[in-house]
Amino acid sequence: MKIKRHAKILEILDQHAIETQEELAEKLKEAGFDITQATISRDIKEMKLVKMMDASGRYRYSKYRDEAVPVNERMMNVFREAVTHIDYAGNIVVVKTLSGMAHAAAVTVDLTEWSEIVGCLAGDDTIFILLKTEQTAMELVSNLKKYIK
Amino acid sequence: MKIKRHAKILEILDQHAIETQEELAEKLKEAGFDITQATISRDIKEMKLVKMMDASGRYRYSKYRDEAVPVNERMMNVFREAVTHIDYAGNIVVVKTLSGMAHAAAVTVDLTEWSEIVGCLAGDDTIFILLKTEQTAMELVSNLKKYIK
DNA sequence: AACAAACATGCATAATTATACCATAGTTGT
DNA sequence: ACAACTATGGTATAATTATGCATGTTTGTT
Repeated sequence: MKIKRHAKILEILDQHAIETQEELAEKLKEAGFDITQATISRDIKEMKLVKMMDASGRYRYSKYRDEAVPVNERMMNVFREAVTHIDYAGNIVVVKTLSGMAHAAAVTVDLTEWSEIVGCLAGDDTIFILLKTEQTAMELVSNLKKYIK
Repeated sequence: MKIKRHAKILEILDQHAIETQEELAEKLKEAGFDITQATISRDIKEMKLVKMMDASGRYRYSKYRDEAVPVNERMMNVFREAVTHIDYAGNIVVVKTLSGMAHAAAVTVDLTEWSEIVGCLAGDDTIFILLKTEQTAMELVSNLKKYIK
């Protein structure tokens, strides 16, 4: 049910200016989902939705507009095969790979054209990716994690 | 002081994982800005900052990554000269211009390459811009308002 | 099927955030 | 200089959101 509810939430946010979680709960109830504000709070966290001021000066929940890292088929394959762990510290993202695979994985990272990536260095089983800010490092981790395991 | 504080806030958000407004208030105090959580709340609204789950599963304040509408010199000029009012209803943005100027302004909108813009129709002093969703209509209004008056 | 483990969600409430109201300081026009 | 605005921001508190705990539900395993 959670999946369907999440889909419905996106639909509702696109169609109505939702200012509070209670309001969203209302709409969901109208749509036949019987849930409480607590669940909405968890959904919002999980779905990475955000509350921000809109053009009319009021608050509004909306999708976070994610600047996705452009990935290609090769990168997806290499990551699925070779990457074991991804994390970051400050503005550096650290990618751990199976032994000897770091170089191959790093090449695919180099090939992306994400302007926030300053540079990328591979050892035997570790890659350091230098980003412009911690904020973007966090986003890169979030993006890359989709492709591992 | 507000301007400087806002700049400092952006700097802090890039350097630290800030989970609450109180935490941000702390950092600002360390930096010599003597303010309270209430002010932060107002700043966050005004600056359109958002709280969302980060890669580690915790909350974090960050900039909203805005997909800016690509504007050119001509558009900025036309808007400054001719556009009097911008608003939206549902997924349609309505731009009011001085009499007879709508066409000129609409042409510059047509020339932007924002994929969310479905189409654009001009009368004598009014333009209708059709967007894909209300959400993007809201964002377009927010973006265009920077260029009028 | 029986059970364990993982997941989902309500309830109550703690934690956090937004804002009404007020005071003060800065600006503007006369 | 002075009144009238406007902008800023604190205080107190209302409003909203997050979450610990308990319970029910689903999933996977033997």
